[in-house]
Order: sequence, then structure tokens, then C-alpha cells
Amino acid sequence: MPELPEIEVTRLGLADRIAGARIEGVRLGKPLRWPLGVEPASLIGRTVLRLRRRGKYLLMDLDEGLLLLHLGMSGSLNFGDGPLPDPGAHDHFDLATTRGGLRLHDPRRFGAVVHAAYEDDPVARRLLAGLGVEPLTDAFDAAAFHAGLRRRGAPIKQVLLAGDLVVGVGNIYASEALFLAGIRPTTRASRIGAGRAMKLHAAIRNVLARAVARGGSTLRDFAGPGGESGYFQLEANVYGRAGLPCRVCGTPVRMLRQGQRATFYCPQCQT
DNA sequence: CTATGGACCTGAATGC
DNA sequence: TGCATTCAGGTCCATA
Repeated sequence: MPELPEIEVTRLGLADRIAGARIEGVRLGKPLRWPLGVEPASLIGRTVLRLRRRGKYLLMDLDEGLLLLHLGMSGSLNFGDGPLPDPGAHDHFDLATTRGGLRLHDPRRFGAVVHAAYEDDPVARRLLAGLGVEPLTDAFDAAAFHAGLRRRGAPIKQVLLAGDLVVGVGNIYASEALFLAGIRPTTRASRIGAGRAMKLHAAIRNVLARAVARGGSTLRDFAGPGGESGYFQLEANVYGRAGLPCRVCGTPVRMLRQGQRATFYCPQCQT
């Protein structure tokens, strides 16, 4: 479910509530994508220092080591005061803390919780080393982005999704950013000129920042850590709107498949 | 190195 | 109603 905005909304709702919490209990459910990497009991007594985000990963710094959390396609985190309720079939990781209970719910189990001794250790590097630049920071430079695009012959939609140039742009926001930039998703990245690269750079920042401000997109089941819905889907221009009129020009929105993923675009506005 | 297709897993929606 | 097929917000891995 989650792309960068949903992860960031989760982080914003959770960071202040969990900072300073001491871990008192750990429960694992069914296996996630990767094993935790340590005995769950070894986390007891650790203190949560802060919660950061890198791409679609949440990094939970502890007084010793850190946890890397990924929500995959269907994951969400919930945090509540008081003891954790009895776990359901899809609750696969619980932390009981002095500040409340944190629970990872993930029906498809493409998510993960992995322990690393430190941020540069091999376990963490394997997950984080290949990630591209953070789009909502100054490190996301338009000229460098254009230079990166020029080296790629794949369709621009798939280059955005790959996440090795810029992180956090998933299937919804890739279609939305390309709409805002007026670029066809099938265009080879290497054929995008400087002017359109600048537009796309701005569109990515714009769409992601607006989505964070709206609380993310709730399509099926996304909710923030306190259960709140997101509202960005209400202002999506093309995602999930195949056959409906483009909000700008009225032309029916089209859907196509790129690398097994649905892509939406307006054949009139995007050239 | 880049690009592509399949894999992982479950539930909901759709089609016959 | 029942059963098979398709689809879903990610990303890793093997293969060309």
C-alpha cells in the first residue's frame, strides 16, 4: 500500500510517541520477507531513540543497533496506548513498550523488520545501499536528475519505479508525477530533454509533498499509526481513473501495463 | 552495466 | 452459489 508519502505520514504520526520508549516485549507472527536477524528477546530493554525514513524504509534507532521496517505492498503500523490487543492472523510484529504498543499488520507479508547492529553494517547496507536520492531534500538536484535519466533507455515510468535514481516514487505517484509534467509514461528516459526533466523533477517533489500534507492515499486499507485515512486519492488526476475524463482536458484517461504494473495517463495532456 | 519477467503471499473483486 | 481468474500501494533475483 505504501509509497513514500504513506511511509512519511506513518513516521510523522509515530516518531514523537515512540521516542524514548523502552522495549518490554517482542512478538513475532508469521515470517515476513526476511528474518529479524536477532533473537526477539535480545531487544528487550532497548530504548527507541528516534524514527527516521530512508526511501520506503523506516529506521528505528535504538540505544544499541536499529530496526529497519518495510511495509511492502500491504503493511501498516499501528500504535496505541496500553497493552496490545490479541493479535489477528496478519499481525506479524509487535513491540510492547513503556509508551504503548506498536504493531505491524501485513496480510501479504512482503514487508520486513530487520535488525542491524549499526547503519553501515552489511545487513543494512544490503537493503539501503542501492537506493537513489531522497526527493524531498536538497540532495534531489534537477541537473543531476536529468543526467541520470540520460543514462537510461527504459521507459520513464519504470525508471522512476526502479528507485535507484530517486526513491519513494511508487506506482500511484509515478503516474501522477508524469501527468503533472506532461510526459508519456512510455517515453524512454534518455530522450527526455533538460526542460522536461526540470518539469518532472518539480512534479515529483510537488506530488509527494502534497500527498504527505493530505495524509497519503487510502485506496484499500492504508491508515496512519492512529488509524487515520489519507485523502490524496481524492485529487489523483489519473491513477485509477481509466475511462474517466481527464480533469484538465476531458479526454478519457487510458490505462496500460508496464512491467506488470498498471500505468494511467492522459493521451492529450501527456506527449 | 542495463532491461525484462517471474517470484514472493493473501484477500477482494470480477467473470462464467 | 461456487469456482477460477485477475488484480493490488514493492522489490529482489535470475536470465538475456
